[in-house]
Amino acid sequence: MGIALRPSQALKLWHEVTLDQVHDGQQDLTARQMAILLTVYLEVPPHTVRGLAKQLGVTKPAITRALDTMGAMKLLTRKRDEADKRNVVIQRTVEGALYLERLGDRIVSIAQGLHR
Amino acid sequence: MGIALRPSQALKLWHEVTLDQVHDGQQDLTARQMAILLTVYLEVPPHTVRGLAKQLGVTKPAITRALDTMGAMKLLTRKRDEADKRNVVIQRTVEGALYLERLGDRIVSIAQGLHR
DNA sequence: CGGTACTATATCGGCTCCGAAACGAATTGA
DNA sequence: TCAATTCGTTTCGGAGCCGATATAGTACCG
Repeated sequence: MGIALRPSQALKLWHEVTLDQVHDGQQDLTARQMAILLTVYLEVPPHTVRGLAKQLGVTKPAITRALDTMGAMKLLTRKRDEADKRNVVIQRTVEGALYLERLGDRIVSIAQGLHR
Repeated sequence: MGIALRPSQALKLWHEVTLDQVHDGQQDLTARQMAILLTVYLEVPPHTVRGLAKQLGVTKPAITRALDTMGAMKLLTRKRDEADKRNVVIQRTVEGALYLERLGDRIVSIAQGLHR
């Protein structure tokens, strides 16, 4: 089980994807922001500020600020939890799903091109 | 030919590696810095500020500053080109090689753990 | 009711990065 | 020889993210 990958291939994959990201030049996400985005889209809901802060091992204000930034990019949205109004639930958006879909396809495409 | 990888696996791989990087908490590199570092270590020398700027599609000051930062981390060094003293050649270091070796191993390990 | 605990957010300096422009040093070429 | 070009760096003002701390709103509990 698992994807067979040698270190040199792993680094080459990482290199090309990163290069692609930089070369595009547009707005790129911080490692933290990317971690948050992927967590929201890949792990089971609901997601809260507190939960994300704990999982990433950073402070809650850091999460709030990252949500501000990515919210402005429409990569995700916030909604107050009606059951417990102290909580905020982070939700997915169409734009965010598209963003990650493109990222996934790009990684797959680059992995496909790795030969030896 | 090529590494077989589905989009969901690619995103999961990206997610876990990014999460690992964030969770470590130490200083993480910018996408640009990572792109520079990987280019220097994976592509054939010599590497110059001008060449890196062109390849990444960013300005030369951006390269200079990234080299300052990663130089302070001892991930690479600069040396004046004796043949043409206007040029600066970017060179690899033991620390940089170790850093990337660890990164490669981590990616391999995570890819290994991807099952379905 | 009143206090305590918990949520997320706002605020505060500090740090790093950014692009554009200006700069000094080295090389080239007429 | 000396003006023009090339190279990397420095400077400048601006923008973003950081952690620590303080704040406002909500829930719980005696």
